[in-house]
Amino acid sequence: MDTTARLEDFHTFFPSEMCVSCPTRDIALFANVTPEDLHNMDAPIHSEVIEKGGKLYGVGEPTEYLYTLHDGVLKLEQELPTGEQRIVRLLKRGDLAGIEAVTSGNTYQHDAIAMTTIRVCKIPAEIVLDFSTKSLELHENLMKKWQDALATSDTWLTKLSTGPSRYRVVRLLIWLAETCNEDQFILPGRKDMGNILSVTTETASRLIAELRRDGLFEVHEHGYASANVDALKKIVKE
Amino acid sequence: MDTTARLEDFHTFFPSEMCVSCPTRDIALFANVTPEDLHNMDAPIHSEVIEKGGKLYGVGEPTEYLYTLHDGVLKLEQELPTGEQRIVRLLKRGDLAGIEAVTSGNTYQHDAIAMTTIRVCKIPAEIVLDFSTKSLELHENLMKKWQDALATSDTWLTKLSTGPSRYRVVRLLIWLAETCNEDQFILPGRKDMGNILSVTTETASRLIAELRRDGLFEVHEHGYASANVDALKKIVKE
DNA sequence: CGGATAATTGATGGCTATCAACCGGAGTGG
DNA sequence: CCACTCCGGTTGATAGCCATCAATTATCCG
Repeated sequence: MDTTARLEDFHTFFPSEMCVSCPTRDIALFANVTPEDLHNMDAPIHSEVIEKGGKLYGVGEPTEYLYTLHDGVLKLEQELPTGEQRIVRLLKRGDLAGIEAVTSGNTYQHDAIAMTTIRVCKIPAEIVLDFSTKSLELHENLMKKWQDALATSDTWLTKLSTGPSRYRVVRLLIWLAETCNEDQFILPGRKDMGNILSVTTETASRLIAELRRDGLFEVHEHGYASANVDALKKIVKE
Repeated sequence: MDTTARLEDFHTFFPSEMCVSCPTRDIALFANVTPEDLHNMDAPIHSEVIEKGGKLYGVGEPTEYLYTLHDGVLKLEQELPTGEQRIVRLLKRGDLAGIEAVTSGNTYQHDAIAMTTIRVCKIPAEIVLDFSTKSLELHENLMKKWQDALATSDTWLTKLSTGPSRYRVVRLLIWLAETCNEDQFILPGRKDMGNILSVTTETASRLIAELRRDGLFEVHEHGYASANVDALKKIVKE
């Protein structure tokens, strides 16, 4: 597969046209923003599709856009000087990628890479900068997005980076199942799991295989899986 | 020592009176906020001192206040169902504690405990909520504080929770030295180090002792230490 | 000085990284 | 169509790191 970003223009529009009927809007950045305010945001917004493995943006690039994720899973990762990769967040429908673009004069802090085919809205940072003081709703939504991101980071520090690897894998499965809002969720590859949990791919593989043998979760086609969350919670005493 | 919070009222004032001459203002939440805007915030602000070991706020309490840290070190920690404690952030002069108070209807996500005697300004959340849309400067500062917190979380995930414990300890020392802006920094106790790095107190102690024997850093009185940052960076290849 | 708490050090076992081999599916080219 | 390669997942063997348990020393404070 072509590993460079394959950006495919999907549609270009103005907020007043499409955002009002966007199926993701109720959970996304422009939730509750009044049609009048949307109408006043007269900058073009692109909807884009990126194939699995493609890069949305990279560390150090200037932050010109925010991205609302409509579909798929996006990973944010950083590389250490020692060469290891670490995934610091997984974004799903409604989440905001590149939120650091709303503070002036910045660069992206992560490599944003599609773990599945994703669909995003590419929002010029200046729109959000301008209107976050003009639209009370946008301002509140932005705060919520910051808080969500931070709360998730805290969860990752406490639940996914602490304790024996068995617990970490179990907690990851619980987290994936619960943040997905459906009975099936996307199961990351073993390498990605390792980079989320700070364990090796072999360890992740062994533990996943073991949990599967114990009937605590199932793997389906196309990378989907479903878990017995209650049983998993007993393991980690939640 | 009394482990419950020892809150000692220091001074009560209104933003217009004291904030303009606050020595922490240039790096704190009200940096660049115009005197007029400060004047309009007519809610009382308390300055408080909390002794080492005291609690500023706890998990689950309603978020009525934000705190600007003027002096000392404050840890934010969370407890796992398994009983382990995890420190998810260390706050120093200019940092904002309880930032989650700016989104409505919330509770604190951490226990905030003083690692040294600290001095804070207790700011009613409603002031910030009101004025974050009215004062452009406050709005920008708030975004910056969110971003700082998130960037720190990312650093902790990548540098302090990944790799062998020796690297983690070294990276923690580098981080402490570099975020302190002075030649000496507060060295956390071994137990706290363990809860930052997800290692045991014994492991933290062994590695610290070893680095000290190797002359890579020195411990002074009152919990201060200084490090040979360049030498430490070579160890972790930075 | 005595008591409590923190730091240090030692001995040991278990967990997990590492190295290695093997399997299976997807894609490719003969 | 089949052989081949590549890549991700799985499994095994081993070594080494680190948690655990335990004991000793240091430090702080009344």
